[in-house]
Amino acid sequence: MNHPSGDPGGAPRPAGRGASRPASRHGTKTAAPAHGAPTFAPLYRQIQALLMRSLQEGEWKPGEAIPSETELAARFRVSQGTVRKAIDELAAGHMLVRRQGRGTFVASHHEVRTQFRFLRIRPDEPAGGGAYAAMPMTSHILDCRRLRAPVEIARLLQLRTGETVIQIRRMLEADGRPEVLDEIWLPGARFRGLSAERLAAYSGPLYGLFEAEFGTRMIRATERLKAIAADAALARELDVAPGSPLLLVERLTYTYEDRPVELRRGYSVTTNHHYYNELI
Amino acid sequence: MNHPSGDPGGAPRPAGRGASRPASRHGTKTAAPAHGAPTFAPLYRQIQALLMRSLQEGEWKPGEAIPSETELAARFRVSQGTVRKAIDELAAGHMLVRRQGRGTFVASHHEVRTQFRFLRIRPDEPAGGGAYAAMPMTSHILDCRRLRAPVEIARLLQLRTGETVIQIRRMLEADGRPEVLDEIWLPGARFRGLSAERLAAYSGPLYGLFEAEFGTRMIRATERLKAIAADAALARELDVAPGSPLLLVERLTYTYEDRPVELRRGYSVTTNHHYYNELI
DNA sequence: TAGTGGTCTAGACCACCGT
DNA sequence: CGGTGGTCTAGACCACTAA
Repeated sequence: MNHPSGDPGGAPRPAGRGASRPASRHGTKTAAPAHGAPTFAPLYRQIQALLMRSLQEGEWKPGEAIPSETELAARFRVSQGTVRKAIDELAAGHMLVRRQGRGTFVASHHEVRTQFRFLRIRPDEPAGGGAYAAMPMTSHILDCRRLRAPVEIARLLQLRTGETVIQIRRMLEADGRPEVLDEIWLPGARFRGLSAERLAAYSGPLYGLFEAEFGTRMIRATERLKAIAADAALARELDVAPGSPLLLVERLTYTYEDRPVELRRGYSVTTNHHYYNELI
Repeated sequence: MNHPSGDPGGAPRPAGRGASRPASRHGTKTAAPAHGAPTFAPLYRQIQALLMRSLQEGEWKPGEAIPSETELAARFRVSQGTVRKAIDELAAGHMLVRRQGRGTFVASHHEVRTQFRFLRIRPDEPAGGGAYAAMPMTSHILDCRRLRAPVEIARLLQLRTGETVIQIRRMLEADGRPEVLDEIWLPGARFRGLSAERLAAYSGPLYGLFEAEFGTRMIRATERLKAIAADAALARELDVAPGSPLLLVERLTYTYEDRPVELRRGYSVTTNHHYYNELI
């Protein structure tokens, strides 16, 4: 079937005109996969995939506006409602940001609204009796080294053992007290040229730097939390007694295509702050 | 304005007929609140609110089907698309569950799909090399007492100090090893008749019991995590050395109307498991 | 086969934003 | 004021489920 069923006796749409056009109306039956039932791919998901591809390829950069819904509808030769549904889901996944009256924009880690999307550490009592919010902390880079990936790191980042990785260590402080020791691992190839100087020169969220300077946008992350005892080194750096309980937050961060591109281990003294989570 | 703008010269809809009918088409300007800009309440949100009220009042019980979209559209005198959008958001918030070809159902903590919605504890390695999943643990009730609410408990549950609360303590074990000690606080008035015997007799998720026997459905929860050192009592019960690091998960669970109705403190030995979270 | 949710379209109007 | 996203409608057809 090649035309919309609801199409009121209209003239057939001209084909081609250089616009990429999804396979058919009303979705497409993809070939039945080896396991499981055949899947149905609705039109709006195909549009979604096309938009995702444009985002990945950098057709629109973080912070920029994408074309209006009307324009996109014309480009893909679908109704505005279909484009709308595609954008809706991308906006729900924080890939895009809608702003009424202005347009739809590529999400960016520079913007305040999404700045601390991945930060779950909160002070136990909100400062100044105000609303609970992300904790204001200052960051100090301890070191930034290039080395061969240990087995465990390579496995998690889906690299070959021995490939070069970058290790960053930094301390997050609040009120001059050390709160979190972060140990960050990055694939060397993707972050060529990253150095301690460059990190020190940059103020703002790390993910903003990655996005602006290395074209790598962090999309989602998974975290595993454990309580551990501080060993001698950690105890010294965090200024606690050896054996003190620490909250270990291990985060794997993913870019497009579900590629893991950052491993982060945060060691946290949770006497004055906590990890906050909402279950919905 | 009283009629849909797109209404093609149609006859005016009969008014009344016993159906509750939202204020107007195309949303309603609510009176400007004291602080902030005037709010706009679209029709579908009004429908949403009406559906929520029916859920709260128990017009449809957990597990039951609600009327079809067509029926609801007729009842509220709006288009199916508007009902659809209302349901969409409720389904996203796990209030309802859509099942294609069957209908839309009131979510229940008895169903497998939502059974472990609030359980974030996972084994470090999935059992049998399978996919990662919630950890299978067996529960033992240690005690269930009725007492006057301590200040802190009362504050969190929004009760008056000294009001009667129920305290449940239970141990979760995996492979016969103690893993999590749970201390659960409930408002006595809402859970009248809850006893250790009744808890022991019931197998299945606690929230299923609360929903079926006390008409209290848990909707959402917030959690605060800290790493703490095991005191003598905890160490004994969890079979670890005093001072061992434990993961403390403090959960506040809410029913309808954003009323907190459960406080839960879980003390966890995270040597073989962890707390899992997805950041999106 | 009937009924339910899911997709798609076309068109109108509204709220919001910048100029 | 024009343009953008946001809401609402009406109607057609598709996919899925159960009888």
